Amino acid sequence: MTTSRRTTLKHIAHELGITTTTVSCILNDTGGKYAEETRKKVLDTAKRLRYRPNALASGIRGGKIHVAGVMIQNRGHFSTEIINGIHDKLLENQTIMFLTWNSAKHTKSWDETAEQRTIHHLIDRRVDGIILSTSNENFDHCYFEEIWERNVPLILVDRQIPSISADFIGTDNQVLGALAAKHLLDLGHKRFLFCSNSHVGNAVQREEAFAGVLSSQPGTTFRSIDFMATDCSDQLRDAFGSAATRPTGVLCINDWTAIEVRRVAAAMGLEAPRDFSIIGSGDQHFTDPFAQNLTTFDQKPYWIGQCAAQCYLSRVHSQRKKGDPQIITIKPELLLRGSTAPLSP
Amino acid sequence: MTTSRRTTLKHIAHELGITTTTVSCILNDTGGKYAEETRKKVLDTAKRLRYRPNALASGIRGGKIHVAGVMIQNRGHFSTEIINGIHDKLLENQTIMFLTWNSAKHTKSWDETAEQRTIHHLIDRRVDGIILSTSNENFDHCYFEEIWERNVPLILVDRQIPSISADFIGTDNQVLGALAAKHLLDLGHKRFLFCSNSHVGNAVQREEAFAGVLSSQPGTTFRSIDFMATDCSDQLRDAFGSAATRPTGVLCINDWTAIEVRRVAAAMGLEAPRDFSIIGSGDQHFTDPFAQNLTTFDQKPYWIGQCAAQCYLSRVHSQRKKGDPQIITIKPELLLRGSTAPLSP
DNA sequence: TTGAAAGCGCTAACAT
DNA sequence: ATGTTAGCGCTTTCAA
Repeated sequence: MTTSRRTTLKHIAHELGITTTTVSCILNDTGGKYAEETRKKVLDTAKRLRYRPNALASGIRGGKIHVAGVMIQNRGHFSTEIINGIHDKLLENQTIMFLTWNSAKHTKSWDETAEQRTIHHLIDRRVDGIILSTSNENFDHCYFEEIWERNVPLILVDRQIPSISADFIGTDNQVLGALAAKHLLDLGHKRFLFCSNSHVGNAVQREEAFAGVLSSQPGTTFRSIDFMATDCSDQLRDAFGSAATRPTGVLCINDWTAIEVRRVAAAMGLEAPRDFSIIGSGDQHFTDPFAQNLTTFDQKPYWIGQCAAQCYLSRVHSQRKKGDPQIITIKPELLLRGSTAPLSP
Repeated sequence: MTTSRRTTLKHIAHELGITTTTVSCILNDTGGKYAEETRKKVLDTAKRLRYRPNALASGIRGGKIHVAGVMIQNRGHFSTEIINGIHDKLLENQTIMFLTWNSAKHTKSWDETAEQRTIHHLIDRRVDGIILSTSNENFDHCYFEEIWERNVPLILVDRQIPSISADFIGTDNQVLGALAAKHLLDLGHKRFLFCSNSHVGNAVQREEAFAGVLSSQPGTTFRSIDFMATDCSDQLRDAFGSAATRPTGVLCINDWTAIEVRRVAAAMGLEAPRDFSIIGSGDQHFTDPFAQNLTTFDQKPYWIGQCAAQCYLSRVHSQRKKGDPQIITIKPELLLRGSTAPLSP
């Protein structure tokens, strides 16, 4: 079919009347001493024939293929930046990545098995390791076992899976919760609300840290609402209903939730920062009007990505034994954009 | 070294006292008739041993590996959406992608050879084809030749390379220029400006279309500024300097340029839409204040990505002959966000 | 209905 | 300083 077969070691060897071994060793600088003349001939011919090694063939022999499998949630600017960080660090180390999302953004054809099939794509192509940001902390463990049994290094990003002992790089939720609490307290707020959209680890930790700092302050009240609840809008309207008890210091698990809260509040005639102060997280660069002046946390996603890739590389190359997982947390930075203000008297 | 060798066809065959051929044929449903009993035993054993095929080994035999190489410019939300489109369409077809940017976002270690080295990464891993958004329309052709000679299908996205006869999917610049002109004319503007940041094909085509529509209207003036010019700020200040001749209808090649224009104008006390109307392009979701109410074009990047992947797939699978490049243009949509207004009297 | 054998491109151990 | 050989995991004739 193909008229022009791609040039292989054999072609070069044949052309020069030598062995593929010789050619291989010279091109890879392995195996020591070869005549300068031979070396030159080989290099010249390789260049002339535009030889390019076949990484599949070397990979098949059990070596590393210098490819990482990356599977990540599709969450806008935040995950894009994580990917950028991973990409740049990997490429510095001659490694490229299979990138897959664990959900299709616009296509609805994403059934429950799709995530698992994607993992299989990665395994079948024999990636050296996998960097993963899970969509669901509690889903079926069976394909983690698949990864685990194969001794494929697994690095988790942003979302930890409690039952899996793998390396993890994510946001320092203690710091995040504490910074938010401190900022709102400094502005004079007394009644606080924490809004999450699911009961994931990040939410639990942030709520604990947030509430923890608040509880040390006399005269404060705290309440939390989970947007996964079916009656969350009711809860929110209830919380905002009475001016006397209305929370004025609100921390949200992410920018989506913050926007949603502002939308519900707006429908009640309440707006930030006039009537309440609100903080999101993730710096998602939304075009939604309610996101424009939203004070939020920069979770340093690019840096998270870099750390994840660094961790990946050290796992893949040094083959640290599993069982000593490395946990790295990155301190977030509060970005003051204008949705918080001193408590109006 | 590794205690647990991954299970291969040989393991299954050995366990059952049959040949790898049989196992292979049964698992792949090739080669016709096998006893139902054998078939069942093979499938059961494969599942029990968690067999997964080695795509490297099949790939080495010259077949497709169902992997696309994707190299794309790092341009925020716009390219992220293109990638999403590509990803979803590819995955529907059991294909995954190597994703690489042709520039590092934050790292400065990006010399001129890096882009070429990245192409080599893709070629060495024997991708079935390449989807490429170039950083530079005029750069060295040598690695296109490398791709070309290998009969690797090449699909260009967003930026065309005039000298290469490859498939191309991008924005319909005629429509974009015309829509912008029409919108601004409807608002009563008479003096127009087009700002680009380099002399790429997209800029040339949009300027032509924009100016073309304007020229059919009596009493209009047109001027263009290239932000690649060293004295571009001077030119801009010059253009905005006199109230009598100041352009009030401005089209920019992208949102970056639009923001830059607004910044310079702001320094002169001019703001949109009060003193002039301005349109960007790309809907980049910037957090910059000057981007907040910026009227811009949605270039449908997700759809561009889907089309690119579709085109890729048809190339890779049907092996259409090269030499009949397919050019697909996607119509952009004007997003009215508030940086344009009727000409004030 | 199943098996034997060759080969994809490359590498590594072991000669010479 | 260079060559021989075997084998990675799989597929593909061709034979039994």
